[in-house]
Amino acid sequence: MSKRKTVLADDEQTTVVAEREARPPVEAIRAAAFAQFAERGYPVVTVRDIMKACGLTQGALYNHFKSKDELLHDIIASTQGELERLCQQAVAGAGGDPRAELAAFVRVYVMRHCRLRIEALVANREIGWLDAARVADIRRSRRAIRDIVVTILRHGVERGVFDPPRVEGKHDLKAIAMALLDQCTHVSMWYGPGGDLTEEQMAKLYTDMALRVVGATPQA
Amino acid sequence: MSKRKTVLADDEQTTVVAEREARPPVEAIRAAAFAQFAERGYPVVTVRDIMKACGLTQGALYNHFKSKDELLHDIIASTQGELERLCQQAVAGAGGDPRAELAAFVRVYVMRHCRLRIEALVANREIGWLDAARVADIRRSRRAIRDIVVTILRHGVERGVFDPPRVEGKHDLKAIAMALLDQCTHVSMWYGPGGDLTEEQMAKLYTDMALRVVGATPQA
DNA sequence: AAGCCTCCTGAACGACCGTTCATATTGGCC
DNA sequence: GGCCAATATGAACGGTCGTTCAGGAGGCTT
Repeated sequence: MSKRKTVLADDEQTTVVAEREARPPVEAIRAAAFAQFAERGYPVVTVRDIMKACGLTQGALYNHFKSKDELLHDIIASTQGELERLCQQAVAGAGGDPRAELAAFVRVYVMRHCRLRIEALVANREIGWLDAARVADIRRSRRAIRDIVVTILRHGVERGVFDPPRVEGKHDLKAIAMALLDQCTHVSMWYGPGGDLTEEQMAKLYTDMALRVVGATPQA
Repeated sequence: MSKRKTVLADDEQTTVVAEREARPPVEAIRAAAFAQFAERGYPVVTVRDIMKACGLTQGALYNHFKSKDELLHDIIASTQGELERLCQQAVAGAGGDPRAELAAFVRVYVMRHCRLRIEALVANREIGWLDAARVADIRRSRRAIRDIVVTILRHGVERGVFDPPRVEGKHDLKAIAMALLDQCTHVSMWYGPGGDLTEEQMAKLYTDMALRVVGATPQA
């Protein structure tokens, strides 16, 4: 079995430096593991790979983590938790107008997925390797974020400032929320140094598109 | 290392039957491999797993495929090729109006990603395990599909029937095409038996959203 | 019946896996 | 200096991996 496969496009490898860091080893391990998972995917990255990348040997991992599994969960959970917090905060600071709330949400969400695109990519792609208990934790957080969007949409419809597309005369706000989130999440799959737009411009573009999708009336 | 992890949600396992099929062994192997890759992911599915699932032993694989790698490529390439063909055909049959073309494209694309969601999911998720030459082949096909969308958008703008959002006064049709495709592609990640909408309704909803995003004027 | 071709078996190969553990090394504190 | 706790080492363990290959089974042609 060849080991040299890559999961990112050729021009976007993260750099794996084999240097001994000044920071505490736990963080060096986290960082090295993250970089390797991003490049090659959890199941084919070995404990030996990770530890070599931060200048240690296999055994030392188990002074800091119970298992390779816990290490992955540690990485994903911190990314996901931070994302959920940012989203709540963005909506809370928007002053109650659904149009402003949606705009703030999309802006924060897209900017984060551009800036920390590798983190987002790992969190989305490697989640399946976690054991059942840990994966449930992450999925709860994702549902929470989706429900933030659904709530914004419902308020907007109730107040008459949104008019999203209907199927059979009725709204399916959950499906629309998923569509918006899918769109925004997956900028992390292709946004990068090669592109033409800055993070700000991406956020603006995606906000415009989202407001169009939900049929927002111009803001007062 | 535990092997029992799953990559799909709990209620959507594909069934792995351990029966000897009447069809030729090549196809039985393809089908078994596909089912296992979908459930558990390429790197953790072993050649022994695949062959046991169709009532054979490990060694027999190599009478039909050069390697496990070739087997995966075989599966992904056929899905991807078919998708590209369907997209071209849908656009060609739309009569030249960009609004009809976009609607036909989204409709076909979404319906296929709902109906053959597992196939799409495997093609999207496992592509990274292919070696460089094979992955390039698949990526070419994806770019071709993206370019179909870009072309539709450009025609629509030129004829004045589309008015997509601008950044700094200019269109970035590639980014918009990617956003639309991401949205449509990833219905395969969550659409399923649990949902409220039929494939037809999903296609309609996504078509509406796409036309809104590009700012389509009502059709004559 | 004999030869041949196709396909399958299952042992074997060499490599690598996650994890453990006895042993060594380190750096702070008395 | 001596001591202790924290941390690193690297051999070793029991497995599993993809792949190879000598041999066998079954059917077709001659």
